[in-house]
Amino acid sequence: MTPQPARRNEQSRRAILTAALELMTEAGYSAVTIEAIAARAGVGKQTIYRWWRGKGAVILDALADNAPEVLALPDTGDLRADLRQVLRATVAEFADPRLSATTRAITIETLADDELADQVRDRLLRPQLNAVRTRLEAAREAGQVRTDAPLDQVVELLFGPLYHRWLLRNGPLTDDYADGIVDLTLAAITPPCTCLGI
Amino acid sequence: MTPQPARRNEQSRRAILTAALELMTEAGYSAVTIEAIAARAGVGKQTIYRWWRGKGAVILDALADNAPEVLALPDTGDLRADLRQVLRATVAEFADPRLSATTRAITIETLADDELADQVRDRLLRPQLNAVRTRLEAAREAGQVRTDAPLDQVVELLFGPLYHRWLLRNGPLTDDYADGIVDLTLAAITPPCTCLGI
DNA sequence: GCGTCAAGACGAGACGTTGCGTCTCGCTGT
DNA sequence: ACAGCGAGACGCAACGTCTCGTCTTGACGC
Repeated sequence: MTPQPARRNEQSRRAILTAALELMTEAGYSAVTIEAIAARAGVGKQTIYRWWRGKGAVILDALADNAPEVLALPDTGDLRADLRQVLRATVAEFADPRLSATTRAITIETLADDELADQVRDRLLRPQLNAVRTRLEAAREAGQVRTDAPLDQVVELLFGPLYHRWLLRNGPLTDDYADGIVDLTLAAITPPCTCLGI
Repeated sequence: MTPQPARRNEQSRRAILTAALELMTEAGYSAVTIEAIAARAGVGKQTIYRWWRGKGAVILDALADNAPEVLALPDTGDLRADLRQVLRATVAEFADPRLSATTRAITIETLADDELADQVRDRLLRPQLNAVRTRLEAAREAGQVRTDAPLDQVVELLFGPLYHRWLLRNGPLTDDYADGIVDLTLAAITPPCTCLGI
């Protein structure tokens, strides 16, 4: 009844994930169908349905499998520079049609499937957000960030506007914009002027 | 060839938009299909395809048609209180399964259709964002906001994190969270301490 | 004014296409 | 032998196009 992972064909698994990624970048999200994946991977449809819940789960695995994963941000000591680099990289990802297509695809699946959304959050997004959070904690240790700043919210203050603008096309998504968001965020979390200690 | 709007049947138009909204709130986004809309509205499918490009366009018109539209925020003089009210209202909208379903539906369509995304932005989102921007301008006049703050970015600093958390389910979406975002944003845009003038 | 008439929008639904998810084949590898 | 495998048939649902026959409407002639 339930499949036994021990007998799973690794070649088929990899062929499926590769086919899904290729279809997404070559022909766009609408071309990513179970039947197309199966055909390109040279695989029966049942083999896909045996191991995944549906298209969204395949896409998620395909992305998670090929994610190199930077687990830690660079820490040059200059918080502003480090954050700019991260946000500019995110902007570049949204600007690149190829990378943007994958983000778009997984976002669509996320909106339509709660269970999948949880996995996307835990496996793809949390690691990235946590890396930024860790960098912010280091900055707080260094006295560059006010101690009462809610760092989880600060992280979302950085990424939220980027996602918002990408989603809504509410203006150009440029390096300047990323820098502006970093500047605003830093203004929100730098220790208050003591009016005495200068 | 191209339909003549003068001869358009207003009753059918309204029946279609009403049916689309009802299906969305009663049975969820997956139940909103052209065929279902046509059946409930007592209308031929061709009548829909004659006037709309597809499901997304119908949903957009349905939402825009029934949008009450608050064109201006309250201005109590207390910027923090006014912003909190707006963001809390947005949080409530995301929390309500009924309202959230419509937002979710139009967002999915937006992700898959660039042309539609532009219309959603102009007809549904820009008015709301501009209302907040106008309130911020008034606050700037009153000296409550630093004059060099890029207000468009500030607006996205407010809404971006909310959309981000809703989209990614990256934590609870509560009034407290909305208040926290307002506090952070205000910290970013309040005039700098002059270290002299207190 | 008023009849009439053609253009075109309308409700209804048939049609071919596509993708879904399930199923049933032998075949293969362990 | 037993599962997983490739292949693909199957029924289902929705798509988008099309073709009916009916009804509405605006333009023209009287």
